[in-house]
Amino acid sequence: MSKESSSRSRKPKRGQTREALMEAALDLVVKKAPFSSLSLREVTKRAGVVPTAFYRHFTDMSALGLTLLDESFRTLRQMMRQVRQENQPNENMLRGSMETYFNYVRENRAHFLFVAKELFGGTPTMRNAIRREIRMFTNELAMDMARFPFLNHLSAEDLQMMAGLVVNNVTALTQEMLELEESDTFGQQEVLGTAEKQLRLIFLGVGQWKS
Amino acid sequence: MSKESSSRSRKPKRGQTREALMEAALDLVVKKAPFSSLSLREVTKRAGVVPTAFYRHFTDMSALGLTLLDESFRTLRQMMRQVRQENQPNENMLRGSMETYFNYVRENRAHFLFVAKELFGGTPTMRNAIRREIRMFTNELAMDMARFPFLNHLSAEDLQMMAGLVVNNVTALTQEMLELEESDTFGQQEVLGTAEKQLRLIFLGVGQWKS
DNA sequence: TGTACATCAGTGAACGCGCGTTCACTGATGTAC
DNA sequence: TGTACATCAGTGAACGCGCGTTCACTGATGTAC
Repeated sequence: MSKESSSRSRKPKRGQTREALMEAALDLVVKKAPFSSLSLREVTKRAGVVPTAFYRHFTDMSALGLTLLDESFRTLRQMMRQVRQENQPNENMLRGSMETYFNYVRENRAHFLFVAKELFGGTPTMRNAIRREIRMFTNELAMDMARFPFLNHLSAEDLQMMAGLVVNNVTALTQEMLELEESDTFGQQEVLGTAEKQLRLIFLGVGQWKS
Repeated sequence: MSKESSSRSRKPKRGQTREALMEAALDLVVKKAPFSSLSLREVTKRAGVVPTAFYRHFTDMSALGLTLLDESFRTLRQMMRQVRQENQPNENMLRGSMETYFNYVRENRAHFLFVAKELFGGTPTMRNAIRREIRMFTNELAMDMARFPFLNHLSAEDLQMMAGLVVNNVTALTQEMLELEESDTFGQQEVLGTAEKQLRLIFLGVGQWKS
């Protein structure tokens, strides 16, 4: 048909390789091992470039890791903001929030797997970065709860404790979800159902607290 | 003083090396990296034997890992049984159980760190073994709860869900505890306090459930 | 109790392999005039 | 629009290193008589 234009053996395309490297790393995390055990050479091999090309984009593997972490949390924060806006405090709030959240987990499986595996297996830098983000979510949830009329008699400390309980539990359920096969929709529905019940139970307790 | 007896350059001592290898691996997990990233050679080096001596005791690193896992859970199960025997269902039960449990975590830091890091970073075999143990704890807790008079109107499914909530949360708090410095007794007390409050909150909810 | 021999646990040399990183290179793209 | 040149992104050879694993060995311990 048309001429070969310009793409032969060399294919620069400006920043395309950088994304290929990130995608390759995520791929390998999903189907193989924690990020910390990936080698620079296997990442470049999967990305289809020579090992030395790596250094044009990242100083070393841990720089790639921190970039992936950044990317993971940037979109997650967006989603959380959306969940909070869309869901007014009514009786369907819990169900709706959990559905949105777990859909997001399913659609971003690779990123969540990456984060889950680094939460314990990563370098101290990585672990601290992740824990900081989780603490941030907890704080925001505590602030949201403080705005509910029926909760504004609770101390800041108690709200923090309650938000922590919710976040701990959702984190654990997320990990459970990630262990399921992508095709196991039944299992996924079950986790979602459990999540909703557990949150309802927590808020039942919250309603009774200190009264 | 006495003669050199028999210990010179060779020091067999029957099964002593095996334990030295296990201890060396735990040591390295505590101060360095997840078990899955340890090399056979660094484990033997730390144990003070030549790399090939390893094969006299384990077929490969993953066999060592499974043995460590076994050891970790064997003592943990003992402790849990003890907690359940010692604590009659009264108002101090939660506090007492949590104190015993977290003391145990502190005294067996290396084993818990090992398990925590493998829960996500390990091989599928390892992860499944850990999840099976956790599920077992959840089942036992659900059975314990079923024996409480004020809870025996709840369905088995609901009890399971509630036990899951407790276990998820204690797991998360354990991981939080493990991130603290061993010397940070203030932080440890804080986690313990949070744990007690969160469990009280959960049981407040449980008391209200479905009534 | 003493001797002969089998078993067992640790040794040390050697292997091929994948690793991270260096270097000088090459060709495509972007920029100045 | 065309040419000259700088910059940039990917290449390929080479390095020294730690890895898992093999092998034949050696000396200590346990067992039979």
